[in-house]
Amino acid sequence: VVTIADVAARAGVSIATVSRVLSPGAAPHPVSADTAERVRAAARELSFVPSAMAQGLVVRRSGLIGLVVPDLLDPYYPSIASGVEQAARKSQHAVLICNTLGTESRLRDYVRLLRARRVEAIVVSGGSTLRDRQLRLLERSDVPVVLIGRPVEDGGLTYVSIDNMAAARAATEHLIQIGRTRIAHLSGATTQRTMHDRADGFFAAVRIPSIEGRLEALLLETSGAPEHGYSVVAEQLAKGPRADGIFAATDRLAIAAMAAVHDAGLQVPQDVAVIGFDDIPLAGLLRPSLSSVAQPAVQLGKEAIRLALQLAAGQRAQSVVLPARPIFRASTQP
Amino acid sequence: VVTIADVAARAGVSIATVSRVLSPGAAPHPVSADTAERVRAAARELSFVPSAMAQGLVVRRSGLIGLVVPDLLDPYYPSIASGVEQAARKSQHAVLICNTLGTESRLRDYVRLLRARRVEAIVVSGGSTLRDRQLRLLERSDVPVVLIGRPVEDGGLTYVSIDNMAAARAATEHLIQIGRTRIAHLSGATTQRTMHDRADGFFAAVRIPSIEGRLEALLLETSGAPEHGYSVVAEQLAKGPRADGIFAATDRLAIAAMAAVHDAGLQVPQDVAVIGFDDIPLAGLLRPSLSSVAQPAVQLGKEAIRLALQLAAGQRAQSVVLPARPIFRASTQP
DNA sequence: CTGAAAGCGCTTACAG
DNA sequence: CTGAAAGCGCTTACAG
Repeated sequence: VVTIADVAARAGVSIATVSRVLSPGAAPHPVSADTAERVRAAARELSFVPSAMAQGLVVRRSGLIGLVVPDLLDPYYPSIASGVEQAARKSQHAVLICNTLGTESRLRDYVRLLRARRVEAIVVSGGSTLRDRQLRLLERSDVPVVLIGRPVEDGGLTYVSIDNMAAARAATEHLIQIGRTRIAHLSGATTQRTMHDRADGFFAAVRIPSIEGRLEALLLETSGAPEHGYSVVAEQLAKGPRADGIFAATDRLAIAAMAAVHDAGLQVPQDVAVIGFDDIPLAGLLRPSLSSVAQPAVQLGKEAIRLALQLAAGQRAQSVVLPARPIFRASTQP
Repeated sequence: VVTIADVAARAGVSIATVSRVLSPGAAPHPVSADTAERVRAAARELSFVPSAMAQGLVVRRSGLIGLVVPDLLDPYYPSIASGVEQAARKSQHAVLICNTLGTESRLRDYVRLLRARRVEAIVVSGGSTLRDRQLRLLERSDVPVVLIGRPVEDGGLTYVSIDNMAAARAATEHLIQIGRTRIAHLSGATTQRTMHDRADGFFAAVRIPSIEGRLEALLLETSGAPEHGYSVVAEQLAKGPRADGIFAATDRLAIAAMAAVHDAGLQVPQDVAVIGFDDIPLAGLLRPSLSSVAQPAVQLGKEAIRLALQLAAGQRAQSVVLPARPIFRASTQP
């Protein structure tokens, strides 16, 4: 491939001058207008692009950010990834994608890879799924880490998260408002703080004194897998007294719940109203269309990158909690 | 951060020896057992990981692969990305993710970025959505390119694809087999070869002589956007004679079609059977569960990486066409 | 405004 | 088996 020396030769200048024209860092060095033009012409003719590896080596910044996700196939993570990618691109960073499938060994391998690449920061989506050992793995990496989603024990790690409890509470209150009196929360694994917080929000909503006694609340805990959600809901509906409203901790669980309701010969929302969480892109297309809590995925990504770059610059960074907004659709129509 | 010199000092050897122990390339250099052990111990104690940038610079291989996708929010692409990531990891490559949102300017920026990073190859998912200018942009990049999905004019570019025509034909034949006689194809933008091939497969199926005359076929063309699919289907159902079977070119369109059927007061599959394409992870969870053509996403990713590395090694690579398998669920139950 | 030179952190002939 | 040295492709004080 073509190097800076080729461009320099063609333009009849030194490589230093080429560098100054083509990569004027923070404090640009003066170069005469026509020299600059000659250099640019030569670069264009040779279709030269400076090597990011060589640049990174000398300026000691890789321009790279690692993005760790537990599972690309879960429709929630691509939304986050999309936000992170957008924000990273704006700050001139490239994103290395790391799919851990939730396993510690892959996380370990990827942390090593990201360290080797000298990434400026690691953004970990699905932060709340991390267990202690995994968090320590990240902390020990000596690379700035920003979590998206707050873990149970954040141990000082910076995170960006939504207010899961408030959002879950709002979703549940909506079920109450439309007159549901036997409300179930179909939770994910409550070992994850995200799921735990959503469950907390659920309980906060159902414990409003003014309605106490007229309301029954039940917790249906699952692993988070839709198949599990399906069977748990099917069982609840079979043995009665039936729930008439379900707040599911994720849209995948909500869709599983709708399937179980359907298969029990019941209807959403007439017999059982359902509201989910995440507002995946397909939510509005389902029938009945699925009410859900929308996460500001792009905003989360932006904030994560902002904090990551602060940390990378050696500054302190303050964790951020963003609001989430419930969207009401047909699945909770009164 | 810690460098090879730190490790060398600690182990009491030269940096050459450290390199030989820690990064034994293809032809490992002999090192005495206890020297090697001392080096490894020092590296462990200092938690040293060699800089991929420095290594890449001297060996002239970045170990990087660029993955270009048009839209992470479309549930089809994360499946592909997942396959590519898996395969890349196995071959010791890291993946840079590039979300173009279908725009040429972002594609251009990303091609430049990937060239600067000296990626060994670029894998372009959604290859069939590319227009001529975009293809030439990729060709001119001078970096090996493998497309996932075949463009209209492949101009010699290597691609991996499924046999869209055969798969579409099988899906359509299934509708015929279950007794549907007014069958519509809800297509995406047929300027994309993928969509064009699926439409061809549809027509091939409905033109079987033995059933000709007893079968009506209609093409409902859309932009590929679910909203558009919804309105096109709604219109078809409203003005009659109604289709009783729909083969949608993507699952998103199929879901939109199911919504339109539902909103017209009709039922899937009794009034209108629906089969989609892609078999997104949620297909089986819908009610009715959605029949669909499953793509071997992981396999596609693997093949793409295999071909990409062949090209990167200066060898020729043969484009690959893999079979796709229809999965029949409740939405086409007889 | 321009260039020569040092140096970023590694690998790998070359010599011993 | 080990090390000194050149060199990968850049940036940036330093000198002019």
